[in-house]
Amino acid sequence: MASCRLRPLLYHCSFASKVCLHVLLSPCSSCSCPWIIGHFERGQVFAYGSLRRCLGSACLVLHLFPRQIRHTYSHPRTAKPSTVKMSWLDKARKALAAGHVLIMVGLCIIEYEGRAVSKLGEGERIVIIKKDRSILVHRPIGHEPVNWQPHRSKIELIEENGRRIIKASRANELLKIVFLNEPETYAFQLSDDAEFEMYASEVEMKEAVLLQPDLIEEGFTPLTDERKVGRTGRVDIFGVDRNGCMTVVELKRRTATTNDVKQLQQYVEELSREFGKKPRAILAAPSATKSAITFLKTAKIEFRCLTPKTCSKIIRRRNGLDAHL
Amino acid sequence: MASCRLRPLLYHCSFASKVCLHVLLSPCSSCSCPWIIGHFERGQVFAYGSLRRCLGSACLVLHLFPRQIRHTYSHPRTAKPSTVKMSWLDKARKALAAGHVLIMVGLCIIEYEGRAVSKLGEGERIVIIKKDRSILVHRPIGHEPVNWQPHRSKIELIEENGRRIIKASRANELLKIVFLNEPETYAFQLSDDAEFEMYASEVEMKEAVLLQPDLIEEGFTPLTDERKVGRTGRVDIFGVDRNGCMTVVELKRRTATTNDVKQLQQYVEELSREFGKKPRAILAAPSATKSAITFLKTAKIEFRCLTPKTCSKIIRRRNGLDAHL
DNA sequence: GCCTAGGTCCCGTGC
DNA sequence: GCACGGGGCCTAGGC
Repeated sequence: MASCRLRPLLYHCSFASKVCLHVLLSPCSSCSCPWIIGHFERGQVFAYGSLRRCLGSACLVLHLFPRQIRHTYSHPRTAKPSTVKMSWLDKARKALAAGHVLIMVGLCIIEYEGRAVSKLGEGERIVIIKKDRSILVHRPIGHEPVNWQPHRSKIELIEENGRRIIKASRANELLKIVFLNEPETYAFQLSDDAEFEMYASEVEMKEAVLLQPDLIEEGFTPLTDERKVGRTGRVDIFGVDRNGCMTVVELKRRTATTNDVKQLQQYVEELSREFGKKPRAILAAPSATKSAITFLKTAKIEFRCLTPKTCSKIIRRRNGLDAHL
Repeated sequence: MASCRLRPLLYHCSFASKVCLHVLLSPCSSCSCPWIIGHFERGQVFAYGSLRRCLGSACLVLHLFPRQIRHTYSHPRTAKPSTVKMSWLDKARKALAAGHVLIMVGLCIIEYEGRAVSKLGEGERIVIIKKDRSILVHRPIGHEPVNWQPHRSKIELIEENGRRIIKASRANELLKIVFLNEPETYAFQLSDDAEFEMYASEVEMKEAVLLQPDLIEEGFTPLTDERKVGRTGRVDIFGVDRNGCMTVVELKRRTATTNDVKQLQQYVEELSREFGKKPRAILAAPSATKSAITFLKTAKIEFRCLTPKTCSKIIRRRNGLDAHL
């Protein structure tokens, strides 16, 4: 029952060519793989996509541009594609079941009830339902989605009194989107296996300090990272300075705040209780707010300017050296 | 120079009708309003949209479904629309300039450099550019955008060696998206003026306690909200108990953590210094983690179970009563 | 502009 | 499963 992987698009509208192609997803009659038929401008019907599992063909059309069609196939199908009429509901459900990403744009009202409650009256929004059944509602402005549901939510598509409704639910959380008209609906089979690489994070700062401890201070020797302090806290780096004095380092990738200083101060107090001796405490961050600096002084916590980018460079330089050895 | 408002769609692909319409936005020659031409399946050219400012017509086609077209208009235009060839670049730029929301779907690589640095290799993603020039890049899975730029970023659309590139920049932040093919591109003129109403927030909890202080304790009298503590902190509610004893209340809409307790403890210490007398401290939240409860005991901070929904109901009941008075 | 605190935060990690 | 802390957090509100 494994399905053929067809990528990337099912409902297709070419922006560049001024020719539109509306492509339907239909189940293949020979196996359970989805296949694609396309209505082209002159009424001709083409089938695109991988039919590997049906026919042993290895052809895969990635992007359907009318003038760049390289592989076409007339699928042996009894039902005439042009007579197939699928409702919004059927298409959207099939697309979801096939693991496509759905984008819907239309006039809707939205209700949410869960950890909080929200209501949003009529307006035109973009709704995205992803492969992992996360759902996002975006208004025409603003970085953040106005409503959402994280992955693994239960997605229900409903038609009720002619209205298209999406219900996305998780434990004690319900999101309901009611479209007042049929939304513009697009489905995409998207393939994205690339690894997201992130540099200059707090983790890299720690790695850099462990590799090159004099970033903190000459003679500093890290002993452990992430040492537990008290019942729940933990310091980023625990070590000794050149005089063998216990030293804790807290790293921040962004401007340090009073809260950061207070937290470190707490750790100092708890470590003092644990060891009967006050440790040195160093806050390493690219900068600190004014009030944080004041607090640093009163709490006798030292500050070391350290930017995540510097640390990232050190890591990469070291990795480069390692590669040459 | 005011432009006609055309809503909601410019590049349109009907999902329901199995017929696609590729619609171009072009400037009107008589005035500065944008107008729309559509290429229909039989090669006929229609113009849709409000031409109010040109002709005094009040017609506005909101949704272009081929079988539901109610208003068509042959625009008196010398250049033949079918000969107008606009590149992806021109169309996307025009759409942005016109305040439309752009959605692009395609194979791309992404680089970010700013507060951190990130790289993402080839993969198919959804890019949304909103009216406020915020930009989001969504992978096929995951609630959160993999890359983004918040509102008011500078958006540049570029074609270089046949590749479509988006650069979104803010102070010291650059996001670069390179499409390896022409992305599927859709533009929508979205209208969304609805007010987002949120209930059961921490703000509502505070309002409820101010309205009905015995939610905290019988005899509790709030004096001020958001009182400053020390140099930087502030407590949610500052008041006195039935015995006139200074009492501070910290509200949390979610399970209280050790951090929340520690923060409140800090406030208690600072208020003790300020007044020479230790205040009572009450943490009001729907629940608390185990270790938070332990900390509450050692810090002699009291706990009051209070859920945001209860508070929200109280507010609404009160508002209902107010309406009847 | 800086800074603080909230968020339906989400998400990873460690226990 | 709970709990804790990071995040390019974003965003709103105060000063």
